Amino acid sequence: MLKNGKYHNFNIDQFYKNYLNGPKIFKKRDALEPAYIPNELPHRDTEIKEIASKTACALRGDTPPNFLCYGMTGTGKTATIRYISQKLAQFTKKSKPWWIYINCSIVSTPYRILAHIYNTIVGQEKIPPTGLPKDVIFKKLLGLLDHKISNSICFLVLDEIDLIADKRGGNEILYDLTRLNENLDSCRTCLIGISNKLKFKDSLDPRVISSLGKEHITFSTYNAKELGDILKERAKIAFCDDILKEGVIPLCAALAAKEHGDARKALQLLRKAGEIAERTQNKMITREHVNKAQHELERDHIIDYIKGMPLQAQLVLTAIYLITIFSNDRVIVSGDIYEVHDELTNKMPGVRSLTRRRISDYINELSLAGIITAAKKSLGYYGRTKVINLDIDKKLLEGTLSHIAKIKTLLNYKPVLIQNKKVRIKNNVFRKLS
DNA sequence: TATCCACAGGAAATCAGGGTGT
DNA sequence: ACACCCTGATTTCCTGTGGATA
Repeated sequence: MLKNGKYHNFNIDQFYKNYLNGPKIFKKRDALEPAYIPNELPHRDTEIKEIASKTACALRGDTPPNFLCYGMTGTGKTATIRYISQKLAQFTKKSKPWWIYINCSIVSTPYRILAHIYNTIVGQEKIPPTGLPKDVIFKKLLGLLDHKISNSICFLVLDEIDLIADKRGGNEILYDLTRLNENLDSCRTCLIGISNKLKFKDSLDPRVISSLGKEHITFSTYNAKELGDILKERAKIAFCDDILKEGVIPLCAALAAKEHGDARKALQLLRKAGEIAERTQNKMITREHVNKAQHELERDHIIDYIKGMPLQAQLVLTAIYLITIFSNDRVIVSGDIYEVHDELTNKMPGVRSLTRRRISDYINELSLAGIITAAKKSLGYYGRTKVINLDIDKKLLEGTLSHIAKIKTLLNYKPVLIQNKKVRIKNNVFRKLS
């Protein structure tokens, strides 16, 4: 920007100076991150005890049973397992057990799970991300386990295990993993599955259930008081002294308790509130900051989600957006979305149009993400469809979409579907619906 | 009351892209 | 170059269905 004949850039020196001289909020910000493992896990005693008793035999060189951990998000499943693994290592005299964590939302296919385990043990990317037959890798893995982890135990922790269970070949890989020990000589393995869906067992092969699902631990949700205790502990580590105003922690706890007692959410709120206070140069964190944090977290989550969607999904959402703004709140049905999406793809070289079936899946995904609501509705003689409503702020959506280069140019496009004044059969239906 | 619309949504097949070892 | 591997996205094929209409 040009001002008084001079360029005025952002003054980074001044900014850093102000930051350093400003009030200090955080002592150790990491303590509020999900990855942080505290020395104590408040209110997880029963769960810790159960897992400890299942895994204790590893100290004597025996093989612990495979088991599952259930519980909503933010109930401390992963943290507890990591906590146990640390404690177990402390008490192991000789060869310490191996712990291999696999997050199935990232390592999401059978092949990659095997490759991930192998690569983690050797400590380098020996197995390429694709290309080899699975059984070849399986044999290599068996050899490696016996060779490298002889006379010790390898815990395989499958986080979000439900995500692979219903995939192609998902049950096979789980079955193979549960029976690793039968093919090993000197190494022992123990499989631990973590899931936040209780009914995920339904999609498991009975053979897998018999060896993995017989034993399970259910993590109860935290209530507001328990969340408060967790937050207090972490706040002591994370923040400087006396910067929390009265009522900040109870508010965070109460807000998170509403969301099925999600501790992760509670910690996020507290961290974000701290960041807002810091950003606005406040000396203390107030309840006001927490409320703002709540708002910002929601926004951030939606924005990130939309930006992270595949282009086709973004186009489906754009179609919904365009119909919404150009049509005076006309009822939106799935057929419309399909047609407008088709129009949009025709305007974009290199992007193919999709079938109704595929669009239907995208609509479901958007609905699941809470961006739209989709209600099944029968129109009698005029068929059955889904009535779709945008569930987030139009301005927010517009802002987010306009940051996506390929979509930006489409935001002023008025769909033919709407321009078309021709009376279609559907128009009767719309009268009926509205 | 049988019909028929406009889809829903499951299962399996297909395609393209990024790989492998020989 | 060739045959074959794994994956994710999508298509193809399909059966199912609530309720206004004829």
